Amino acid sequence: MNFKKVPLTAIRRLSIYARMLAGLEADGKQQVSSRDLGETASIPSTQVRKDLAYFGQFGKRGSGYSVKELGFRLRKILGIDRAWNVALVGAGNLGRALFSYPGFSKQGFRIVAVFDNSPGKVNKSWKGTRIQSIKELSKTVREKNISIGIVAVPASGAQEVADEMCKAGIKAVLNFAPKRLKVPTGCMQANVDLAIELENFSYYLSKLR
Amino acid sequence: MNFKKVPLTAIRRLSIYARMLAGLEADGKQQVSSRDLGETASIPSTQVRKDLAYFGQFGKRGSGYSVKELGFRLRKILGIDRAWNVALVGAGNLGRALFSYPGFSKQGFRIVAVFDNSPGKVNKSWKGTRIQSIKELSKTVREKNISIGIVAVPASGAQEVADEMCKAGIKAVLNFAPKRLKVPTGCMQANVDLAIELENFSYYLSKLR
DNA sequence: TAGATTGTTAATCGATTAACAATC
DNA sequence: TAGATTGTTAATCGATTAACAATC
Repeated sequence: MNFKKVPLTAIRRLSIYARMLAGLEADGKQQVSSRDLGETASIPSTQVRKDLAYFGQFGKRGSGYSVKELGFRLRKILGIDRAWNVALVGAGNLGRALFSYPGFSKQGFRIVAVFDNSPGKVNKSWKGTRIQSIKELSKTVREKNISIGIVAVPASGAQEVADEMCKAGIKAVLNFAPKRLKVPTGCMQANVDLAIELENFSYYLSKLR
Repeated sequence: MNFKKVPLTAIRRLSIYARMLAGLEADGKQQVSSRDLGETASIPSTQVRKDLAYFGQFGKRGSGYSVKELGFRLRKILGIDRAWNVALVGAGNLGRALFSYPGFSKQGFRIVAVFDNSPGKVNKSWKGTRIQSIKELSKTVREKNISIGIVAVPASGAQEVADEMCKAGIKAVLNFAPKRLKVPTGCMQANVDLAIELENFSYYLSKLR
């Protein structure tokens, strides 16, 4: 399959193109060239064409790409032509922020279940979504056809939560705890490690002087 | 300088090693090998040694690295041997979560100022930190010696905030808005784009069937 | 010493960029 | 047609991994 051969970085750029195309479509633009697409993100046109070439031929020589058509195809490739159900574990400050984050629902990622362990939080509701005990995770994942999990608990509990998720059949885990998780092969994980981002900065800032 | 030649990915791994060393030190471990260091994060020992080699020779052939010594040196290299002052712009849900995020202060990143534009928020206080109008950004950055900025506002206002930050002398911008920012050369930016992470997932999930 | 592990050079791998024929 | 822009092959670049002499 071509699956394994597409670099992850290319997929990330595809997301950028898709977002840009949505904007162009809203502006009523009909055609766009690989040069235009790359320009605002400082991506060479040749990189844009290469990224697209992993998935097919979408353009017309001489005139570029149809904004509408390419947007449609990219959304399809990225799987954002449909909705995905998401489970959020951790109803603290971060969980709350993620729950209300407008960027998720806009792309069809729906947080349909929220979990926490603290007795003070369980059975409270956020905008009509009841906070459930983690014990209910497995059942709910099946019932609500959830395929993505977000870990927004402290580092100490993160691995346990991830284990539960994978056992319940979740195939992709977005982790905010500052700790790399072990997940079974076939389960995908992405880590948003805020401390590492800031440490990158402090490295750079230290070098400045 | 060796500055330009060190890959960014190597710096990120350095953060991982530093974190691991802190754990080992807490456990009372004295020595550690490159193999041990890489193991839990699935990084080959040869990669670990290569990463360290960008900055010097820290080990003893035959016995490995002193946990204490290497930890100290890495913290120094990463610039986390001292505190950094941070400005947070955007006092919404996300801003609130970042403000309370324990991982920041633990590493010496101190959010010493919070800004927002909404009249309903300005002059309110979070744990003793007054929310200021963005108009005060420049002045406060100078007064409080702030070198890092966090953008936690919606996409529509993000560029404007980043401009203000860079003009005020901030040299590193962590951006949570789903939008790549333009910053002057010499200013560093990192983007935490949650939508792109999830779109990666949906790509992967779509391919699974 | 013998065993272990470093630091570094060389080989490999993969991704980015350049070049250009194809063609709208 | 002439100008523009694609899709793709080849060249370049940079990072990862393997190998191994140095040495504790």
